[in-house]
Amino acid sequence: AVMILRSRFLDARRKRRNFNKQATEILNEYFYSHLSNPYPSEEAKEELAKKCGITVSQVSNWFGNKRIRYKKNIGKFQEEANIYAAKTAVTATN
Amino acid sequence: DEEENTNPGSSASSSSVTKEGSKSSAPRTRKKRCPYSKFQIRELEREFFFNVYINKEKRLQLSRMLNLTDRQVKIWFQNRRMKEKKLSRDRLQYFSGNPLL
DNA sequence: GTCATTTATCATGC
DNA sequence: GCATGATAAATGAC
Repeated sequence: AVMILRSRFLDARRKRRNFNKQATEILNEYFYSHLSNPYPSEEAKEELAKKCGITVSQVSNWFGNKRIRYKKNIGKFQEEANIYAAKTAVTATN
Repeated sequence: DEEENTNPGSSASSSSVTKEGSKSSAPRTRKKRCPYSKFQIRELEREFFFNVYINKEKRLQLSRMLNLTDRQVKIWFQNRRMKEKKLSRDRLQYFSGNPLL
């Protein structure tokens, strides 16, 4: 029984599931508000993981993918960047 | 299904020179990631099962057998140990109801 | 040696 | 058909 669980767990590693919209919002907010240095500390990762309901490893994966895919095609993310820039600007004024 | 690894420059005995043999310690272009074949993975995993840390002797032997560089085998074992550690962490989290909450 | 990371590749979602 | 999350090679800090 344990072996079955373990094997199913190992096989499920790569069974991808998209994060919910709220988690993606939180991650993007952090990313675009730290665009000059999008490298969250270990503590920041833990807090993001808690708020997003995902693991710290998943947070690291998300930032790794986001950094390189942003760098590789900044233009494609320009609209998204403006959205979150405006969002953080609003919160800053309040 | 074992497509052999066509490693650029691995079998070549000559062109392991850093480009422009002159003075410029060129910013070597990062080696392109080359996924290993099933056969290479099986042999690496087999050795990893016996000892997580491989000694220099077996490393050279294994690199020749798999047509990989000594450095590639060394790095593979490093990455493999990290993978094992991550798997252990994930198992712990998986079997405990309350990891970080 | 570990370990965060970069980069390409893989596998899935839709 | 790409977007996206996870994994596999490869590098570099320490």
